[in-house]
Amino acid sequence: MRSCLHSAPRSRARQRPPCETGRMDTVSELLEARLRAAFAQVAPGTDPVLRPSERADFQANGALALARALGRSPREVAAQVAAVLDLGGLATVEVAGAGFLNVTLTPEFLDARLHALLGDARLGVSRSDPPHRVVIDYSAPNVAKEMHVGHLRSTVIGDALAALERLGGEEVIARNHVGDWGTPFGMLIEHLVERGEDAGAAELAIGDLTAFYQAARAAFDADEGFRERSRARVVALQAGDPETRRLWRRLVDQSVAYFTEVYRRLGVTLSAADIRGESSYNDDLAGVVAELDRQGLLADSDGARCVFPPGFTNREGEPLPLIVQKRDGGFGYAATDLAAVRDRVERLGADRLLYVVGTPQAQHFAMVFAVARQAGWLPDTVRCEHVAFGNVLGADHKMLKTRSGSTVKLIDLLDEAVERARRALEERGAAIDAAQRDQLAVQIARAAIKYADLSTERQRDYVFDLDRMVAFEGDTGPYLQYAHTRVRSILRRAADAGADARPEAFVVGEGASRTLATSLLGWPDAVAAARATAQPHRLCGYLFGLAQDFTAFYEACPVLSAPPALRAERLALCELTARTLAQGLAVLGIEAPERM
RNA sequence: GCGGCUGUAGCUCAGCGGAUCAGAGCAUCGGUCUACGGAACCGAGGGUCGGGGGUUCGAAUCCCUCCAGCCGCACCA
Repeated sequence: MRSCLHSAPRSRARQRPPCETGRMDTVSELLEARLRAAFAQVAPGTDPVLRPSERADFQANGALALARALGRSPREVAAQVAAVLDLGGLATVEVAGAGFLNVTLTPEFLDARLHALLGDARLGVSRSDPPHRVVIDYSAPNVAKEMHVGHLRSTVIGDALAALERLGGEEVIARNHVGDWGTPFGMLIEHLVERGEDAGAAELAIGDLTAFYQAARAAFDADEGFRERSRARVVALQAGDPETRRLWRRLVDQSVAYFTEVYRRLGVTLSAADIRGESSYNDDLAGVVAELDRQGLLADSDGARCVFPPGFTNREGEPLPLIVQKRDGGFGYAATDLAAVRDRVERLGADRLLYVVGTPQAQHFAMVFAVARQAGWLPDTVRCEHVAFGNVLGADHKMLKTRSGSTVKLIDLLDEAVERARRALEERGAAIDAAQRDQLAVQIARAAIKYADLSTERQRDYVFDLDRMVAFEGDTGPYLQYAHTRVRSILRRAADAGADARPEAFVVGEGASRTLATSLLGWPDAVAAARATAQPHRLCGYLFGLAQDFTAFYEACPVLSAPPALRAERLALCELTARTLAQGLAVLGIEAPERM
């Protein structure tokens, strides 16, 4: 992930590689602080409402709202703010329109900032100091069940958020809350025994999980004897019977091996070490219930032990329970989730918890969080968020299914994308050998699938369309990869020619160069926005815009044929573009190949 | 019934604390071009922002209401 950051060509020995600088405020942070101070002189506490602008680099709209509060004309207020505003040479300002402050960065500031970015491996993205400990719960497949499109979003979004937080200097702990416990395991273990242990395990190893699970289910539904044995197995499993536990462990291990393979193919950082299945909280469940009881939060309802957090009601308008212990004495998943909260806060010392789980579970998590707060397991100092996401839909706008109506295997989706990418590469007749082409096809396929998933606002459902995702044109992952290779191509040629890529000063003037330059300055702001809202699509939007700004620059500003001074400046802009694209794609979990 | 999410151009989607917000990509049509990688670029047409009401000088954005779709609502996770 990080290798591409350091591959910028350096034509002279005196040029140092970029190093990690300390704190660097983003451009909008710098401007906002100055504007806030000026607004405060008119009315303390006023939000400058700083936004990107099409008429300038930024605009501050704060005077409009303030004018109404003061009963004065917006232009007058804006003028007053402008009069006391000290931008310290960062930018110039002018009052425009109804009372907007149009902010234009000065050439001197652009020059200084671009030089700073060139020398900063982090491209201006600041590092949290001291770091927070962020626990991100994502992926969460089920043992002995296929990973399907439903797991795609959690896995891809979670992995991107993990990378994003790490980029921001946070200490990230990934937690894969695998479904490895519960009543279905009686049935699954019995089926494993019936199939013959080795044969059954082999079936799981090759990834035919659906067949295994469905066969177990069929036997359970059809055979009373099997049902009885399955129930007995559940009891034996929970009681810790060694042979039953051994069989269970075998199921789990086979599945984990399979998940690991899927993650590898997807190019996801999650590993077996991140797995904390539901079973890993078994020993804490009784304590969760006992503590809730001790605090007087527990109520008995139809034999189940529940907490009724305030503000939740069922369809009859009655208080809605969070069931922590079932009537039969078994623990519900709420108990597991509560135990996990305690583990993450008390043992791991988390400052922030993220749950990347589908939006249907919104109420469940709202209740779990509420109860955890009530019980004191989730102090106010710990942020806790359900990072919800919508469904993956088929072309018919219904939940994505295969033609036969079954769920779509994640691995089949990936295979299909790889095949399409390979065909596309063959059609282009790219001058690469078969092995390179296969590797590229995998990289392009990952880019296509991940970018399509990450580039829409995550709460929405999105329509899965491989043709559009794998396309090289438009707002797609492969397009961004392509844009990156074009920049890299220029940089390679420049390096071969020994061209200087360090301008004395940037004099970007107006037009495509300046647009690209200001776009490059905006990367840290894009990162900050994505982090604040846990919305990777903001990164996608930024990167696509940057790629477009680069192609406009590419058309308008010849690089290699420019006179040396100008060429150095343009090469530097190319270098920053390449590094920003590579860093951005890396956060999204997308590789940025050198050629394609 | 209660709650949540969603509704923006033919299609897929952005639009972040109200103005300088009617946008992008694809598709369609029309251009550019002996090319630092054409897998490109430029331009055009195309939308009463689901309907209605309210607040405001001003609403895709805030409030109310209605409609449509999806989802959740007691021992599966």
